[in-house]
Amino acid sequence: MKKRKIERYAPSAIEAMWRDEWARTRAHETPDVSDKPNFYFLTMFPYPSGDIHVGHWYAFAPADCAARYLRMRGHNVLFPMGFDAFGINAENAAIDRKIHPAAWTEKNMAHMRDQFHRMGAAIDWRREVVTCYPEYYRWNQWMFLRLYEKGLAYRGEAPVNWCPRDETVLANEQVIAGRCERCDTPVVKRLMTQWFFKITAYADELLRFDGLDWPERVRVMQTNWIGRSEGAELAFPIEGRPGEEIRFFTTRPDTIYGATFVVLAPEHPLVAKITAPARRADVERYVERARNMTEIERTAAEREKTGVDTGAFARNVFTGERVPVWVADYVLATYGTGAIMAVPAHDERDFAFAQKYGLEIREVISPDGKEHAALDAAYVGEGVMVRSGPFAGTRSEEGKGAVAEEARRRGVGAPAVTYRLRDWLISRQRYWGTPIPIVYCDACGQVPVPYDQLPIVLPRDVEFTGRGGSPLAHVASFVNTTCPRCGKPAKRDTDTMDTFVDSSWYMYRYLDPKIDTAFMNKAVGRRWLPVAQYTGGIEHAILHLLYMRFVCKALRDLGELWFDEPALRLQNQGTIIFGGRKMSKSRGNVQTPDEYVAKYGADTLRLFMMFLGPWTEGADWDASGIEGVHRFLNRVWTLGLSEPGDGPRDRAIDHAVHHTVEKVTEDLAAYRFNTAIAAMMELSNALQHASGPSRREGVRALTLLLAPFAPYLSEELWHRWGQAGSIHAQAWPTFDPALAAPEEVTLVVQVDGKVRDRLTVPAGLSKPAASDAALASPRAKAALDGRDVDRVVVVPDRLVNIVTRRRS
RNA sequence: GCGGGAGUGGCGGAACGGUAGACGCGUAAGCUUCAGGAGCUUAUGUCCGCAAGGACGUGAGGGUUCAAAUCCCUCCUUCCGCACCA
Repeated sequence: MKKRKIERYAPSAIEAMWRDEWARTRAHETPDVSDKPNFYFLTMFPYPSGDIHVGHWYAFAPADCAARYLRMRGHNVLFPMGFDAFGINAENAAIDRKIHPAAWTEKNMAHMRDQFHRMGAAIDWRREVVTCYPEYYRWNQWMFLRLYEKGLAYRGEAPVNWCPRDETVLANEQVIAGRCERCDTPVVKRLMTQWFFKITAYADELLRFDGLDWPERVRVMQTNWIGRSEGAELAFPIEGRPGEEIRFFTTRPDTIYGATFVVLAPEHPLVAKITAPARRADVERYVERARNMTEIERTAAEREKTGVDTGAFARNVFTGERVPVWVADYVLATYGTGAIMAVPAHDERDFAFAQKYGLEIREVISPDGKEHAALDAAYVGEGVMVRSGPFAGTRSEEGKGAVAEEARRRGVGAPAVTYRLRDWLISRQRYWGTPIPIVYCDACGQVPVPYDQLPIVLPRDVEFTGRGGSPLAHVASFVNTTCPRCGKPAKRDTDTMDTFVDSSWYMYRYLDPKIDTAFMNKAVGRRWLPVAQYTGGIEHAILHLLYMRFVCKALRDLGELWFDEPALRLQNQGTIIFGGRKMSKSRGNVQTPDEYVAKYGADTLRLFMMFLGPWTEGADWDASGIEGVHRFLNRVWTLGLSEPGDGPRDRAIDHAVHHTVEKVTEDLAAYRFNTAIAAMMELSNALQHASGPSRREGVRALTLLLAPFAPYLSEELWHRWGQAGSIHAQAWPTFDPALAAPEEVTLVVQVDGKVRDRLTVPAGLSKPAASDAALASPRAKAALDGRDVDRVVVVPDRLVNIVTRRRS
């Protein structure tokens, strides 16, 4: 092969040049109508924290590669990007550094857009969505009002999660192990009046994932989060208080004859009403103490149970007995009705509580059908009902329904279903979010702001002190308004919406972010929706992905959408760990990609992010291997610019090329970027030792395969070869199955499962021929010495295993 | 505690029940270069052996099978989710 001085691979110059060229030719703009089928490829948009860090690259570079691949496969791919731009970090920056959240956010977005450009991401920026702009959040307000009209947005008092550090309430989903999702501060419960979205109305539908290609893991997590339980809701009357009753939910109505006491959560409204005067001081002290505990303290699993007797009694309507009513914080105010019937014989928690306080433990479910005097531990399994009046002798499985029906007949209960899922608390006592479009009027009460007065714009001049309450409450010009109904002075709601509201519908806004007559351009939406592929971090398995599904279904029922699920296919990438923790600005362990981009080029870093391992697994960040992929790109560069030389067609090389096309195609379709890159590396190694037409075609195919991974390098080579147009507009290479199959294979010869020889034989050798070849192997013969052949197992094109027995 | 992943060379990781360790990092030797860097070639699981070759080897132990990293059982470690949900 002729040696010729080849220009060095200089990524920075190449990448800058093509970046400009692609901008000039609007290469990344996607039309809504084309002769190709539309494909909406969505990836979760970032919070504008200031930098596209290595963790972001891990999410976006492979997603961009997948979107580019689908383009080459003949799809008209929409790959938009935007910013989830409201949120508490901007506000904290304002408090700490006296920068207005809007200015801080704008500065960060400008930098991050530039970083996206340098990455080479094929984003259609005409469609950018920024959630903190009034043009966007007015549609949050519109959606709120539509949900309000339907009864799906309501204001109510409930024990809510309060983060003392962020000084705001949090949704259940934002409390991780009793701590604030954002700042890790232990959360406390507070009774507050707040706005909720009625996600529980969709609990059953959210449990169905029909037609969705979503990871099992996410479906399981959402299913568990929703937590559907079947049982009965029953009520015991309160002694001496006609008309008052304690309602509770149970999954074990069959154990009702063992309900020897009742327990209320400390927050239960009946506690104050029914407590006997003599017990009042103790009960109040207990309730007060529970109120001041963090959720972590209250729910510590190993903690000894505590409680106090209210001195009041309820009547077990099945046994007819009076049973004491206790207050204990092991009963959760937020689940079921906030009260339980305690069946100590058949519930571990009730058992521990009854033992500690000397309450009666009465067996009513017997595993063997016999009555036992005392129990060492709660028996929670199924069995036969005993000491259960007319139900004695009934199997517990049947007893559940029978007792519930009997309760219905007597008017003291009914079969019921309860969910762990709570309604979505959307009020936040923060500034940097969407104002809630409600006005409070002394005369008219709670009044929705009319649609034609939207958006309610966030006032710019606000004092950021970081101290108590909603910042908007201190802005007189914002708070004071007139009632839309009666025109008298009134006050605005001063809370803002949870930012997960913003991200629950942004995929619709991308289609036409400028439209000002609707939240979405439906004509465009009909061409793209629902999303064909969604990618993003597994950390959003519950939060964002559940809200997004709920909002889709709610908008559907409002007549605004025509499909049941927002995204048909979901692919989660794993997490990039650095210093033992997820990489994020707020954790202060961010690694910047910029130095690697400067030193090796964006193509190298893109490839490296994808080469770290399986995308779904995440990785510990360690850049020490980046040289390897850089060397590979250097080799491709050299291959691309060197003369292939003369020579005959090389069947082995042709096979390698077609096999690699097949392998990379399969891997990309399944998001196996790491093995696709390994296959391309193998091909480049093989091509270096080839010449002639096989090499020429191989280099061309390799460069096309590489195009979605390394868009700059491949475009430059394409251009230098004098090819017309962009490589990214070319069709994905195809393979000939006949050539992709090998001509010769290595046949492993085993004797009793141990490898004794390797034979190179033509592919497709028949079983008898393979068997004969193996038996003729001198090494196999040597291993067979002194033994008889029992049988021969042949796996065509793979191996021959000669099974022996001792010569008799 | 419950549910779900995952344990493979010095490292990241490959392996339809059929050649364990592809590809890459690192390391070593050699070539090339004025030099720095880079590039190229070869070797590189462990042990025994001068070699040919052999034995062992996928967290531990058992099982199924002609054949197990892969399937089954028990256990250990680790990651993730849920965590007093009645």
